Amino acid sequence: MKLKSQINDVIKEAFIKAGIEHSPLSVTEATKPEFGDFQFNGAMALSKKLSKNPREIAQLILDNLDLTQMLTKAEIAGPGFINLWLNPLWIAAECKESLLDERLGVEVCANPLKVVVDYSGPNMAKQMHVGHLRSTIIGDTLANLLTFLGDEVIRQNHIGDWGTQFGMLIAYLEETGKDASVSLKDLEQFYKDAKACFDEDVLFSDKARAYVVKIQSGDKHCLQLWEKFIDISLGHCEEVYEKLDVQLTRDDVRAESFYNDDLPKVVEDLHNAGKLTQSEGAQCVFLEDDEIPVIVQKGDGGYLYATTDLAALRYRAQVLDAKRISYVVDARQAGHFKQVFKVAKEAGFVPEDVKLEHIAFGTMMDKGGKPFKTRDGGTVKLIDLLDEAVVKAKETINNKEDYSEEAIETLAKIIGIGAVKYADLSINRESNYIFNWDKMLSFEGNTSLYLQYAYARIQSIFRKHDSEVCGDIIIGDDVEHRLATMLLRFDDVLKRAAVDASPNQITTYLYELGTLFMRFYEQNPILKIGVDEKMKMSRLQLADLTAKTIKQGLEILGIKVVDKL
RNA sequence: GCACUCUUAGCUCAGCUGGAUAGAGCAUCGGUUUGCGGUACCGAAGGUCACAGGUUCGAAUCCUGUAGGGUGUACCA
Repeated sequence: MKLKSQINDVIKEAFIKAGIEHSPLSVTEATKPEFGDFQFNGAMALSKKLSKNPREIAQLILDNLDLTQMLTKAEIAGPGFINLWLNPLWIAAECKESLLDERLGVEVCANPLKVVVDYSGPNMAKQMHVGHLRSTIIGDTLANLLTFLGDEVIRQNHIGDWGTQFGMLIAYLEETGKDASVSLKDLEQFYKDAKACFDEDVLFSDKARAYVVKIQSGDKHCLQLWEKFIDISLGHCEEVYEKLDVQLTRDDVRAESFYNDDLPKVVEDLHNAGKLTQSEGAQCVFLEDDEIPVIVQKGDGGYLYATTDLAALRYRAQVLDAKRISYVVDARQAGHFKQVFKVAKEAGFVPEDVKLEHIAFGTMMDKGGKPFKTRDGGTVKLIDLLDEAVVKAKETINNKEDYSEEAIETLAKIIGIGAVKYADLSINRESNYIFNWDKMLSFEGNTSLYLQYAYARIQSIFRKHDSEVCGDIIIGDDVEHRLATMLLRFDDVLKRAAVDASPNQITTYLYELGTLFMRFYEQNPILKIGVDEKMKMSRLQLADLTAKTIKQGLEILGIKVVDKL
């Protein structure tokens, strides 16, 4: 059920009949209800090419337009717009079909791709903080979305498990002589203590540096400690993923260290490809129009994150055989990715036909528009933020006496975590966004709670009406017409959101659907006495399809619904 | 300095490949009598789309410049 492309096909047919040898522009949703359901603006664009008056062209298209099936009416307006009305009978039949379909009429994409989605990527030396939130949930949404649309998605969690700070941590672990699992209970504190030692105690800092060398040279004892450390730290991350209801698992982890053995090879291959230049002691790749080189090997022989990223790119393109590789990473890394992608392609690490993209996102700000910090200026731990969300969500639950303690906890998790995720996903990912508890936990406006409420309201209808629902869907009035058309747009919206990697296109759609349903529900009674049986059945089905669409949409965003709020 | 990016209603944000009178939500004001979940719905008011040029039949959207904010800028990731 690709609504737009089906309408485009009808237009295309008219073009052929009319003998216009250009391919038509895509139709767009009408900007206003008076202008129909969709509009075709291509007549104006053709005016020059055909050297004809746009209205004449529009008339020519209109004369050849099939108005017997999907479309029922078309009008020329203004300078040459063609406004299109969908046939209510056709809409009704399509909705019925969607309702009977498990995928709600969303077709699996025609050319599925193997896609790597790289997201979350926490550093193992510290606990996850709010800075990891956006990557984690935007990435997860993208992965869910592409999976739903039929792509073969490979999630990759490129965790930071290598580098000088680990020498420090392991030295401290050894120094304190504590059991690792106990010492690491509060990773943040552990890191701070180790850092303090490192900064103050010369003996300790020397020891830490010695440990770095030891780990890198494969010292068994040190490696064991390191592994233990990573294991526990990763356990912390998994706790967060669990709370966040994100799909990442250990199988998705490809740590930085995974590429260690390949790093010398990367440098060697760049050298063989004639890309390497030594500059100020470092091995660099100079890109033509970029003054700053990509450094792949330091003067002391060490490798850098660009080297690891190149190794990872090659692995993903050649071993995993991905055709689209998406990095969900902070916008501040834009320059880095632009360069690394270019090097990877020029050096032949990644074939030309592989799409490399940096899914950039903006920074999370506090109410005052400043980067999100604790009162004393520290970073906010992600786990604390999520716990706070659950606490705040409890306050929104009415009639608590109706629920058990456990039920309230479950409900609060669904509401609170959903609110945090939805607030983030509903803004254009590239802009910075202001984090606001009150706004995100409100029932009003474009929030998860509004949609969850709409869903619960519909479920309540079906609790009251638990007998069979059958018969046709009938489009009885303008609101039903608009609601049904909106339901049929689901496929288009998801496909578009997948191409642009923009979750907010989904939230915008769901919110519009939600408000449209609320309006429909206000003015068109369903279970009230006196409603014609056929209309009742039809409206029940529209409500059902709305609920299912909201549920599916939120599921892609990683947000749950409940039958009762 | 250079590069990238942003500036839309009092506030928070939409605005897809340029298309009709720029849309929501919050806040403000005013409505909805027997309510299928009113944590809802309807309506009003509120914008020289930062500014100045340009391209176009048509620009919030594309190009150039100006102002203001943000970010990045060679051996951290």
